[in-house]
Amino acid sequence: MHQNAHVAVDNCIFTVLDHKLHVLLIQMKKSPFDGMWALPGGLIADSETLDAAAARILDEQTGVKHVYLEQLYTFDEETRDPSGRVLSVAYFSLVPPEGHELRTTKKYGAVRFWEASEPPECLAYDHSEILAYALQRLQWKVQYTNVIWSLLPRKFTLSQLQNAYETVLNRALDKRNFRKKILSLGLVSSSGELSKGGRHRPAMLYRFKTKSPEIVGVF
Amino acid sequence: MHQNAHVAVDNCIFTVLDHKLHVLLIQMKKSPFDGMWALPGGLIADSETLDAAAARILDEQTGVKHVYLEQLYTFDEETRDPSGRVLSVAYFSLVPPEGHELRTTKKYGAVRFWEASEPPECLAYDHSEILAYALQRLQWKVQYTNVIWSLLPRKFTLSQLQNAYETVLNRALDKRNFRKKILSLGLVSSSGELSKGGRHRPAMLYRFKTKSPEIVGVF
DNA sequence: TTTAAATGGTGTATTCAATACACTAAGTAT
DNA sequence: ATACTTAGTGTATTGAATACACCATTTAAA
Repeated sequence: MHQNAHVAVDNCIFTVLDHKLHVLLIQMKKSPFDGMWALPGGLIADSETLDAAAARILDEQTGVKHVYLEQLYTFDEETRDPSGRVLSVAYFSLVPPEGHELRTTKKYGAVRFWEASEPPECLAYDHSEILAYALQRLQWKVQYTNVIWSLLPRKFTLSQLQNAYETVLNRALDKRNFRKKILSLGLVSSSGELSKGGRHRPAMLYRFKTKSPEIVGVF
Repeated sequence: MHQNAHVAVDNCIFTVLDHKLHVLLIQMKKSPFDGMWALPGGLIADSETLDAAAARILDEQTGVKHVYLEQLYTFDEETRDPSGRVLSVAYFSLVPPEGHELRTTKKYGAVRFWEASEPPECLAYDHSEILAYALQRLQWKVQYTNVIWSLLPRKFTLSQLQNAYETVLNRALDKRNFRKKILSLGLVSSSGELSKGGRHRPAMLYRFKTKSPEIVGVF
């Protein structure tokens, strides 16, 4: 009775690349999962909150930092870790596709974004299950809150925003209705600047008015 | 590094009594919380899943059993438990107001439902915070899913159903619009029986067609 | 310099859902 | 019989979601 348990955190980090949803994975080296891919995660340290552990471990293992991590669910399948009983507190986050210097440590073989719809067949531990859960939550969050902002750079075009929504929701949206809706919600404001560099007409750049989490029915 | 942590579960059990939302609390006996009220909860046992621990502890401490417990959030404030570092995995559930035999053990002073809007000023541990979080989730769940069924007996009148919604959402609903909406959602079906015992016209008794969790925009 | 290719940007008509609102019906208790 | 209590019903209005097609502005290539 009342034995201590080990506690780990595991991070599901999503982004949108090339009109497809991606998730950040690292490749394991040590047995029994050598060669397999996994969510970035690890054991918490003494006197470290779960939130802090998630941020520290994410940075250590992938180089991704300064992201808004949200607690997702605590997984405790007896058999989820072959080394004994380890609870996993899962976190998830959305990040912009640019602006990270992905790197990992000697303990891991590689780090990269994988298409979320076609991840490696079998992830280490119970990470396939955690990922499936996170994908559900993500869809929900995007529909009912303003989290989408965290997938985009600070200034973005309405087309980029629509692309982010379409990718996460996995369906096409009507351009005129989309713009009407987004503008009427009042979450974004025009920055006055135009995009440049594309071989096409420049687009107005917008900003999010607020980046704090809010409940708003979007789609 | 990598110290073990103690893991507890705490249950937020809600019901609707007398047109008011209530939460189930137990009274502590032992120091430093003697006399204070708390959510039913305790440490998990060896080789026991979190879900199983939540159900076992709820039954042991309150006599409430056979309820659908849903994991809510994992709390880990360093200072939440004066006896050391204890993670708390919070669960929540909705139960019908009737059909329980509330009882507790020698370890606790009493068990009863408290009005959720006026609980004891200060609950043991960080339970006030957990309760506040659970109330938010409850409001959300009721609006976007069909969980409301778990607040009601197997057969119920549309007025009872409306009362449950009004109580949890804390606002009045129009009777005709309510009935139109509920019937058009197709979640309930008439049982053919009429209520009896009231000193007024009997009402049709309805049943939920399904009691499995579903996402449906309700209000 | 003309043309093709790419994305940016705009308005209206229709459909459906949400809301506001008041009376009659059928029991029970006196 | 009558008063009391809750059950049960329909319509008109408003606002939101949807469906739908063309011209504008830039870059690159001929």
